[in-house]
Amino acid sequence: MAAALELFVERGFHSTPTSAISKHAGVSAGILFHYFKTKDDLIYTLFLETKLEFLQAMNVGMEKVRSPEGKFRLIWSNAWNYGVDNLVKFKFVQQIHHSPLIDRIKEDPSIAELTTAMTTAIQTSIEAGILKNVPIELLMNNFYYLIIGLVELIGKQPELRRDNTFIEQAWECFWDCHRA
Amino acid sequence: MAAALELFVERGFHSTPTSAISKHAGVSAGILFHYFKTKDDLIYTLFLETKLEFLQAMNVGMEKVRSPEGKFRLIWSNAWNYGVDNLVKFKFVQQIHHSPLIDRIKEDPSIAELTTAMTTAIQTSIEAGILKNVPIELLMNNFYYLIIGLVELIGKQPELRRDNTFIEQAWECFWDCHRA
DNA sequence: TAATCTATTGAGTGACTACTCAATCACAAA
DNA sequence: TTTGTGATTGAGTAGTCACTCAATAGATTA
Repeated sequence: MAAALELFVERGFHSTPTSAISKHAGVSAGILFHYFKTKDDLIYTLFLETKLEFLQAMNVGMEKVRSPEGKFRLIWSNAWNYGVDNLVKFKFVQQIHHSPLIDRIKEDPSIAELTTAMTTAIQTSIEAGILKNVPIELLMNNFYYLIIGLVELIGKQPELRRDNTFIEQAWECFWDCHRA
Repeated sequence: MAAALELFVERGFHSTPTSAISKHAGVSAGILFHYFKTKDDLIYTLFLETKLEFLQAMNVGMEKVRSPEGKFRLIWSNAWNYGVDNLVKFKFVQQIHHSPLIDRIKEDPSIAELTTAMTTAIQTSIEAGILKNVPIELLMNNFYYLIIGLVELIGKQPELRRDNTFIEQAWECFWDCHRA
């Protein structure tokens, strides 16, 4: 799966033959179909696993933070840090996400569980007057896309990561977009 | 090219055989290669054309607006309106954008010309104290990704488009993210 | 040891695909 | 009418790919 991930990001999953995957992994061509019914099945599994890992990473350390703004900031930094640390996985998820494959993936229960947890957290922050009182889909959307954008920007210019003023400015933009 | 666009968005460009394109366009299989050297060439041309159209659409009516906030709001609404009106084209650009094909496309001169025009416009707004004094890449990035996100949200829930309060709220988030 | 199961191999196959090319067609200039 | 030029056709080709399967290796249990 690690071999597949690398090749998918480098060449795209449609231009990556299963033969290339097995060769890159140092195994035979046939064994791939012992573990995955089809190539699509491999892609699907890889996507789900990666996306779950990503969503879980966003919640690390949440119990240590009290203030809503603090929680919000932690999710924000967890998210982009994980993305930057795992650029290959991140790019893979994005690639799948913008391909016509996803439709059937969206409703997966394990994904749904994690996203609804976040939805309710945001909902309560709105009601507490901490976040803008706007439709939750809008807030979640801004939330999501600003982080995606930040990861892609830092991915292209890695030196920004060590630039504390830059990070603070990015946070300020993000927070201003959401706060009440 | 219209036929190709539709199929690419529906099935992805790697899963769309050239034979399907010509059939859908009601022409023979061979003629496609009379106008385009390869299938990649067709994709590339389609992408460039669409992206240029998109960038141009963002600047429509700019001469009629005076205030910087007004200009900003116009670009914003031009952008998402064009995206929503041309969802197929928009999805296609996004699909290409997140595939490993783009690298060679980025530096195309006609694209570069339009983006630098926008970069300087934003730069002057920063210096005039209208926009946040943060690195321009960050501002442009937020700009770009918030619009992408809005188009995808309205694309999924078209009824939002007629919802004036929703549009105002979206603008408020967008503006708060950028304003000084 | 024998028997049973799973893991692994890699040559082989049928289906599909990007692209070619010789032939025809449409049309306009001489 | 003749000649020339580009548009169009579609059957054909060489190559690629996902997937199969019979055979082997290895591990586990009785």
